[in-house]
Amino acid sequence: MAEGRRQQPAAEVPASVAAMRLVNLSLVLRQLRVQSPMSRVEIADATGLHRTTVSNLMSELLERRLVREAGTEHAGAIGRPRRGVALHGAHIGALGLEVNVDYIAVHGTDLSGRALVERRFAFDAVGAGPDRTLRRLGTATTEAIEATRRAGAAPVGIAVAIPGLVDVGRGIVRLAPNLGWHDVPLADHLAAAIGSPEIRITVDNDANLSAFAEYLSGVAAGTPDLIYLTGEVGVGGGVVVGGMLHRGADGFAGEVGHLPVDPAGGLCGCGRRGCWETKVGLAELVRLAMPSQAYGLDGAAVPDPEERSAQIARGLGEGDPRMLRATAEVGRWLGLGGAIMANLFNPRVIVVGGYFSALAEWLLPHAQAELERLSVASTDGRCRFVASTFGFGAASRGAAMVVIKNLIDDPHKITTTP
Amino acid sequence: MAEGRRQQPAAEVPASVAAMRLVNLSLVLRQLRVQSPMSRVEIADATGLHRTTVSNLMSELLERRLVREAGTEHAGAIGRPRRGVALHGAHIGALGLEVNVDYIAVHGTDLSGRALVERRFAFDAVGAGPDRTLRRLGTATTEAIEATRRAGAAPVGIAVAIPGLVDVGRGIVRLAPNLGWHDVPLADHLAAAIGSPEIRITVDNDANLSAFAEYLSGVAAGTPDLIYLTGEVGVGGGVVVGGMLHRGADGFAGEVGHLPVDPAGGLCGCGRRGCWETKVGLAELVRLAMPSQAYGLDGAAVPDPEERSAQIARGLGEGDPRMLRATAEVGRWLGLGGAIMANLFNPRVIVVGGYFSALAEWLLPHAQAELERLSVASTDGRCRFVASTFGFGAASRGAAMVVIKNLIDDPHKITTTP
DNA sequence: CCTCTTTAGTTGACGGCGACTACAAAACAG
DNA sequence: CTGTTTTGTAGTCGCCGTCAACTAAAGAGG
Repeated sequence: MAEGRRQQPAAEVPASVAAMRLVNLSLVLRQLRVQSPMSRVEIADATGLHRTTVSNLMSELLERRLVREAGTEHAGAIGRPRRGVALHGAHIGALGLEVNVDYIAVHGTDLSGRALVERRFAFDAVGAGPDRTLRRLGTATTEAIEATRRAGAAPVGIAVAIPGLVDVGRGIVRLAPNLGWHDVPLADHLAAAIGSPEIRITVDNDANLSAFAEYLSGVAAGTPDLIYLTGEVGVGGGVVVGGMLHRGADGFAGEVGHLPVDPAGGLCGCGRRGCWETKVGLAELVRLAMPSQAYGLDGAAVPDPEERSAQIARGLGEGDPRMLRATAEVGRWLGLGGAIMANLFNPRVIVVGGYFSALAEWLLPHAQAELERLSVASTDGRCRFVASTFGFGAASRGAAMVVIKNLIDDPHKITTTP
Repeated sequence: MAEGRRQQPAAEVPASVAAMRLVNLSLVLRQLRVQSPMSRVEIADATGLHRTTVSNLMSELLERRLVREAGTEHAGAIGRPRRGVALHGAHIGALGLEVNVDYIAVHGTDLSGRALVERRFAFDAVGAGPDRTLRRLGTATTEAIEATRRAGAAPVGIAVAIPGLVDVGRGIVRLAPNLGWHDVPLADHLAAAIGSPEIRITVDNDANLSAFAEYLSGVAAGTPDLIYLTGEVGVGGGVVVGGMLHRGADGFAGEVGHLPVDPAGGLCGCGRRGCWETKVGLAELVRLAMPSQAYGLDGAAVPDPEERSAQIARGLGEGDPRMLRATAEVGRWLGLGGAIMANLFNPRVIVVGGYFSALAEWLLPHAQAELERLSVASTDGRCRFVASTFGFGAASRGAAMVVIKNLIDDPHKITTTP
């Protein structure tokens, strides 16, 4: 009678026998990403495929080493014991990079998500400028590729997280105010630097990639409708809708930093008034929480977000009343912005990262209260604020995950059979 | 190298041979909805299917009367002339209903979108209450079913548009403040009233359905990322993302009426402060545009939106300065709300309906200017405000279209072969 | 008028895929 | 040791899209 909301997405691509095979291979791999190890019968039950089909697919996946036998695990029940299989792909590498204001982060994994490389370089991207930053990124990437290869995995994809507007299709950073970048063809530069044309390079917004990381394996794992908010130097947002990243018509969706939330508010660095960033940015919290001499009189940007938020957390732990008032104020504005997003997107959770998660204990209660007061649907608290457990640097992790996700969604791309 | 943004949606459903057939049938039907008539070869080129496959599929579609031969059209070129086929399905009916504050609208079509029934009853839904309204809706639906059958089409689906929060999965109206409804199981009631269990009943938000109508055949036809805003008694929003309706985790997405846009603003009927509705609702425009005695001192709701906006349009046409100031003010707030949505969703267009479209000439220039001032991405005016051409009553039309869309997306559901 | 060329659409053989049935494998219960 | 139960695998079948060959229907050119 009534229609369910989970509509089969109408493909714009013709279905062929080969595509059918790919869809089912992908289905099995995705199931194994959710749960490993599983037996063939369990996979058949979970996916709706026939037992024989799973067996058939599995033999191909085993041969291509995307999956490995994971021992006979006897469930104590009667009957033949089930032989588990698990996601493997130890010979396939994925690299996630993040360029941010004062660091470059690298996260490399194999297909199963096992970490192979993990690094973080302090780097003043603003002072260095785009060219030197790109060169540094190039050497960092080359080193990471080498390290991944030494670990036995051939990198097949790289994703780069950037705090700004990205033309994902062309791999161009359109505008990254905090980096001072404008129309930087990052994908092309990086491709030239590493000189391995078989490695696919993706560029995306850092909050988008973090959002996807939360969806795939964070605190909100499996929640198909979620929003991720990052509080670093700027405030960014990533939106996952129905299990897919929502990028919008130009890939600029989720630009929460300059949402106009207070027409009577103060001036923002962008020239507008009452941007959300002026209410919930770390600079504003510091301004509210600390005596003016404590944060430097030179008017420079907030130095290191991670250190700064740790400093504030210490003060809050000691019960500093000024800091408590400040976090309450910022928390309320966080909730107001969250309410706008909840009314528009109706997500199940809003995951906060960066400094928001570092101070979650003090910010989120106020934010949650304000969210519930101002959102239409949350009569029974359907949408919750949750702190990310990935902390700073979720973006590079998310970037690597997105590479793997792209491979698993289209196993045809996995051509490396060394 | 760089990834395109159009990612193949990873199906959660196994692909079988039968499903493959359905996907391709649907693909052909959707192509014919975009353009009719077309020859088989043209369809093959447009869809990427092989000529022989199209031929094969077409013979099934012709046999099931979902498609008809549309004459030999000779393009003047050399070679055998192409035989056009067009979407048909004249024996398949779809009904779209809309229940609003002061009317019930009915729109019935066949599969090709040809209008078979079109009616609009004045009806005071608020005064009548849910029970009497449901009875009236039941008789109106039964009459529409009869009329559709007389026109030679068997109705296979009904969609009902409601100005409020709808549990689409269960067909329950959770909350419709302007109707005074709360937890009304509309689908069940309607199913009982019409007594035809083979007719599928869907209930959805009016703005959602209008948004889809705009996507399928309105001013923004084919634009996969758009937002629809309706200015009736309340202000509603519908969001189309990547060609799919975005409903959110609970189906409550796009609730724009009570977006908090001005913390220092006036009291809203919902008890909160500075809701967007208090800035761009018709009531606010009337308050700003007309001397107080002109709109009744009894404090009752604005009588008929359509008539009221026509009245204001006359005054604006005569150059009434007070009205011009009022529309400029409301237009700016419309633009501010649009900027919030543009920053979050990054749509290509924002289609405005209801009274917004009736006064578009005066509202939209101010709204567009404010949108561009406040949105991050629109450095070169990527997102535009556009007035709907469907006017009041787009929702019932959109409802019928959604029924057809569901059939075309899953031709398996079309079982009527009388 | 006839033949050649060009394009549209159909027919029949072919290969690939998932589904189904039957069967082998590997455990436990008694 | 035998029956039972569950797991996993061959073999067969039916369906689908693809491909090559073919027919259909027009104009071009002599």
